Amino acid sequence: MEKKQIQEQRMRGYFIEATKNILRSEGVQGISVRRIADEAGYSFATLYNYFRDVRQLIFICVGDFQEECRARIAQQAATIPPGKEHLKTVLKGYLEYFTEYPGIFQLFFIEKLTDISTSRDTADRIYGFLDTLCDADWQYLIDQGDLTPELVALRRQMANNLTAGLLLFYLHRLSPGDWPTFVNQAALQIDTLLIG
Amino acid sequence: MEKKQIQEQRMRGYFIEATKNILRSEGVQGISVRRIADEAGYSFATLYNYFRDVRQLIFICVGDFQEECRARIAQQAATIPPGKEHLKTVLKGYLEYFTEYPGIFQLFFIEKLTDISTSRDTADRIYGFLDTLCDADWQYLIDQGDLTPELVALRRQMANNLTAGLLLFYLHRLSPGDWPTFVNQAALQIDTLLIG
DNA sequence: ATGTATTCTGAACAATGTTCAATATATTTG
DNA sequence: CAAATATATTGAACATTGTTCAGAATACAT
Repeated sequence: MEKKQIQEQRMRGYFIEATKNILRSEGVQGISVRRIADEAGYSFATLYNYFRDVRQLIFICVGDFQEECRARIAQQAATIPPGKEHLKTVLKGYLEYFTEYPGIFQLFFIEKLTDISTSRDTADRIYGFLDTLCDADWQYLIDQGDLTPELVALRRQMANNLTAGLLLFYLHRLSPGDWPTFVNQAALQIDTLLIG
Repeated sequence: MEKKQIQEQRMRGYFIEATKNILRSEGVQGISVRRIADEAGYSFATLYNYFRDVRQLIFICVGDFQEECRARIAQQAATIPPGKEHLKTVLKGYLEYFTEYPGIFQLFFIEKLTDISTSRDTADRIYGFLDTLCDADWQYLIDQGDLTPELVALRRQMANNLTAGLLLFYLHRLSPGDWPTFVNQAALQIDTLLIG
């Protein structure tokens, strides 16, 4: 009976797509069960036949957005060999993605995680996401003998923290005030981290 | 008729104190108008005689917590002369304060700012807070000729971003998992930033 | 003490997420 | 093809949220 599975998956897809559209355009504050169902063309009660609750639905969107982000960055950095330049491209792509979709950044880092999932796994997956994107490059720097493992571990943490902070300040405080300045400052800070 | 003013201020104080207690112990998710009023010993409707809405109440708490944090750090760093060591103490005190009260960190950085205030001022005050605490030290480093103004501007931004990121990861992802490790890593990262 | 001003409060409203019994639709069976 | 059964969809209903407002309780003034 795989027909059932296909139909069910399609239904889930409608709700997921609706949710992602709202998140992309309006962020988390645009989300409500009735709104999602409206957008999907069903009653709000129908949603509960396909998802435990709205948190599960949002949780799925987090995964989808991560995949989207990962794919985009992979394409941007495809031609660059591993190492510092590749790493810079990844970080820049990461910053680009979330500044294009501030609502998704908010969903990832700002929203109370308990609203998405209480599991520790979820937090790890969200907060460890950037690190997984950079993993190969850091490893490469160790293998090349450019940097000691201890130094890489430190820089790695700093890169994660710095990036999160950059987005937090830019998207929430609008500091710096415009995109070119932001990119400029971000590049400077990342350079400082990688070279210094 | 200043008696009225005093009484009114006292009433406001009851609600503010109740709100602060909840924020300290349970964070933003513990907040509700009825809960605050209960804690203050009044009906929820009474709250609206003294505050425009709950956002104004929370906004006041933000200011109070900042003052509390500032005072504590000032005391910790009182005996240290301006410069890098003083700066480190301030940053450490800042990290300490928010790890002691994770709910306040959440209130400051995680909660949707629109839930507190829509004004740009508020965002500036929250996100610029750490920077004001460090202002004198950065200025000192320039005046001493230790670092160029441009270099200080860069490090300054990095310090803000790094600190926010550190707290974000520690409090949300529990990474690193324990307090001593966190302090250790934080110190290392700050040293790297200031020396390197 | 009586009348007026002020302060306090529960009822009520709209919006939220969620549940559930009933309705509508699909599927199977005779 | 019709009847019976299983499944899918739905709105009504509930609890909880922030907020408003008319009236009740209290304080103050005459």
